[in-house]
Amino acid sequence: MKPATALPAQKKTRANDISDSQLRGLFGYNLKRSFSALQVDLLRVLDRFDLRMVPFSTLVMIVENPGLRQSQLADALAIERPNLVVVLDTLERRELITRDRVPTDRRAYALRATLAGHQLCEKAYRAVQAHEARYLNRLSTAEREALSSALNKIRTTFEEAGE
Amino acid sequence: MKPATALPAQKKTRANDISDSQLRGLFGYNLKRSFSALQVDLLRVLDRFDLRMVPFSTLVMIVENPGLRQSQLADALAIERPNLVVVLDTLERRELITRDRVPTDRRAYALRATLAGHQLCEKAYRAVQAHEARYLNRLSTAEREALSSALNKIRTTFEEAGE
DNA sequence: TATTGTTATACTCTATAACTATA
DNA sequence: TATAGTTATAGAGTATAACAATA
Repeated sequence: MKPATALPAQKKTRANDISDSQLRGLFGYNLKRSFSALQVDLLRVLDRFDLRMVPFSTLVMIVENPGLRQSQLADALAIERPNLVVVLDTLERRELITRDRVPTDRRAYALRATLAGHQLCEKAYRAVQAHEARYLNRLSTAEREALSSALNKIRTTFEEAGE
Repeated sequence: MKPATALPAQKKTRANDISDSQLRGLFGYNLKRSFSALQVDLLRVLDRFDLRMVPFSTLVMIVENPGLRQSQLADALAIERPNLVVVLDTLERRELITRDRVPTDRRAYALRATLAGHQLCEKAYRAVQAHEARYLNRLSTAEREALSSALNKIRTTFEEAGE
């Protein structure tokens, strides 16, 4: 179909011809670079609400699961309990969540979002959806589904294999 | 319709019905979780060669681009120059690369891999490919292409937008 | 004056051991 | 003895300012 000799239309990416075809051949490398680039933008969006990725995820999970315990939350978010504590401390100090003792188990706390927490979560979530639309709009429906499916397969390949 | 007596319930890990459909609705969250899970396995693979992700990428790039300068390399890998210095220090101390003065510009160093560097790179790269095959085998050709295309679109959406 | 490589530093994210108070 | 939450800490990864040598 294409003549092999007649395509000088190389992407004039950077100054000297530095090739990274070896690294580009690794999906893991592309995944890292894509996520890093995405994260820069996402962090800027969340910064408007004084949130970072883990506090945002934490708030969303508490709103969706009122009464959740810290250990359940840490497990669901795949973060360590000690790291969650400081996140919850900050969210509680900002009066976005409450920690209530569980009557049936006085070791545990039931996590709930305050009214302010619900409102901030709603606004931040919509902003994140707008951020996502920036690149999702460039993907076809088939591509989105393939991406979603592929990400889930990658995740389960390694997560369920007993880390 | 099973008798409730026989089975001691499911695994304790999925104990109460905690939903994360809100977060799962965000591609960025799935991307992060997938990459994190993949990274755990990848780091274990690289650890056999006493390499981390950045040193591995660095070595691959130097092997593919002999004579590369540090600033070019940092740019290609999207890492900061100061952080690259310590990576190169370690690779040089292990005698995997050399730093030679550029005659035409005595400020710069030309980076080259030693024989040992080439050999380690070759072995590590093959091990990483085997790691990749673990999840790529579960993806159809269409899924791989969609994943690759989608990752590139995500990357260019944010990388070219002037970070 | 600008650029290359460098040093020092700081901030985020993540991981682990060990403690307390309950169960 | 085991579990929920906590404290303290250490290790990576990443980001910026400022410097010396060179262009």
